[in-house]
Amino acid sequence: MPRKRRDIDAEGPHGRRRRKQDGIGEMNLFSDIRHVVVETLDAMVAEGALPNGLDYGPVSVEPPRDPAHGDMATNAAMVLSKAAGEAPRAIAEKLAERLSQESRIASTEVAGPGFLNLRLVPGVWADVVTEALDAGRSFGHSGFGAGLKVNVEFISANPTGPLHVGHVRGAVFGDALASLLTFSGYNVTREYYINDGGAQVDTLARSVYLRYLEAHGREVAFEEGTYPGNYLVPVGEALRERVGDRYVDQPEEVWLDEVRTFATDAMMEMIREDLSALGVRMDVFFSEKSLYGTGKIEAALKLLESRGLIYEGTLDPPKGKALDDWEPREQTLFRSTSHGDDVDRPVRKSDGSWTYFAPDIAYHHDKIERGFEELIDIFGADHAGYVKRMRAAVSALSDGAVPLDVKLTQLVRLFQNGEPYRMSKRAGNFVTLREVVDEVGPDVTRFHMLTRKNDAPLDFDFAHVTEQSKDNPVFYVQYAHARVRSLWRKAEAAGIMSTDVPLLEDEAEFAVAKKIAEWPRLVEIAARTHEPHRIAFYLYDLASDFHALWNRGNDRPELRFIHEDDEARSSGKMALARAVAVVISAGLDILGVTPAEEMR
RNA sequence: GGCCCCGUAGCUCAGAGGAUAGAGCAACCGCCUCCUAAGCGGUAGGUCGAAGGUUCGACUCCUUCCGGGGCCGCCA
Repeated sequence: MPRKRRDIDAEGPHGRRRRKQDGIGEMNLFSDIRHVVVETLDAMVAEGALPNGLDYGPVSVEPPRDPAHGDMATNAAMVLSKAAGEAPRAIAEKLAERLSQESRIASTEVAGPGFLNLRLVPGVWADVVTEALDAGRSFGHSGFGAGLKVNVEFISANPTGPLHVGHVRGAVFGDALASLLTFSGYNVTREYYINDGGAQVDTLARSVYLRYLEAHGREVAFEEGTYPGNYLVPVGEALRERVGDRYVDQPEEVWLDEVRTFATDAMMEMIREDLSALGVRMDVFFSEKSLYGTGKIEAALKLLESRGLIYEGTLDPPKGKALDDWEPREQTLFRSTSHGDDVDRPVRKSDGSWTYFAPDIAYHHDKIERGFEELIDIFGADHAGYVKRMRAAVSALSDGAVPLDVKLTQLVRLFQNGEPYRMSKRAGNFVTLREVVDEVGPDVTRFHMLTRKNDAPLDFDFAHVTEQSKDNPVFYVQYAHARVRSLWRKAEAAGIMSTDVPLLEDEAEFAVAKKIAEWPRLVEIAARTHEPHRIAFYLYDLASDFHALWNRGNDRPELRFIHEDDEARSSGKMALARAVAVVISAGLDILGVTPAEEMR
């Protein structure tokens, strides 16, 4: 039985994981200083300045909104005030006095309702830059995930045609989230669920059969309920090459099984290629069909039954929609309402066959059986209605031990220069993933898909996303990286040997170093909230700060990074620039975007 | 009817329960014949949809309502 996630959280922000990290060096300056604050609070308790049994969970150390307030602020005095039976500012004063003894803390200030603002000694920021350079792309990597086995299931499109633009967002989101979690110390499996067990793969088989007949020179008509897309033409031809005319003029029962398998394999091959073009690689493709005839569905339902959650019953007709053909029928139901769903859900139809939900339950049961301690499903927003029942199923199957987070990706609206993009007829009435990737490339596609939070709709303008101007965030971030690489090449050409000793001299430079210091914290927040878009937004901010630094050199050459007559100075400035590149590179790596060496 | 998502500057959107709510675009005002690069700098712009509630503290959490979108089935 997987250990309960709640036990971890009950200690406050990852108390157990915190301890695990002690002694291995903490790159996250904020959790580092928080640790100092907590230790100081402990010391105050030991001296009797604070009562025993305080809950440090809500104590935070974070960057203040206004830089004028200092480098970090803690709410410790405010959140402990009630339990300590003392005014927040009084606690803050006492805490401030002790904290100001810390070597890294330059000054403290009690402010507002009881904030304690901290200013760190300047050397801390240079150390951050050095750490980033030493750690390279692993800077910001953490033990936060504590090796937790997590399964990220995404895309899971029906194997009946090419992936379309709607899948792109889910694919990019899922892949980036998986990378983010890996980066944060989780043990991640990327998984694709192949819906190859339902009626739609029969439809696919029949459609391919029609293309097969066509390949034999027959005239065929694509009736309602078949897939007319041209992408099946080569599949029909390949089938002809494989079986010749053996299936021509044969009844369905002769060819259906083989054609279905053949067609599904061909579709999955195409889907893999599409994913590959986008830079997505799955660890596991899980076949729905593999659940049938193996007792897995029965076993999952039996488990639910043993918990009293399966019964025979009749549902009320769905409301708000006129259903002429509705008649109440008895069927086998899962009591999902006892795990947070709104109505109980059928798992077996009145004719005795499974509903689609039954294999979904078995599939998630299988994930739990494989030892995953945390599950993440990524659905398109049109599947929002299934969230509660899946959560109910996982909750019931794991007895509440395995959390399931379902992330929804909203629609993508395509434009060409501000005009709604015209659908291509080539592959049916939708724009394919391949068209998008072929048009703008995987890097641009991926980055842009993450410039919105997953549950906000996203506009994708083919003209705009490839535009090379500062209005385009993809370009803007790439450009910052390219500028550093350019500097680097120039420094090398000038014979300037890089050292890892940063030279920070003014506020703008410190600001960049401070932004770099936030990276590990940002990664942790993004990982915790399952929101990779935060990475993209952060990179944009960092790039912006860097560009500002660079631009100063236009009017004031003495502020440029490289001074050929002063190697030590150049090297010190380059350290900061290189650290920016390290973080951008690490961030883009998580997003699956290649950092540009130069802009062309 | 019910459920889910969304509602933040003119527009597109960020925003771990913290202080005076941010960015980009657009607008307005300057600067730029630089080669460090496909511009740079600045100003203005807000009752965070509304009303209650919880809290020392709410854009954030809860309830209700309004508005926009999506979904609902023995379909997949």
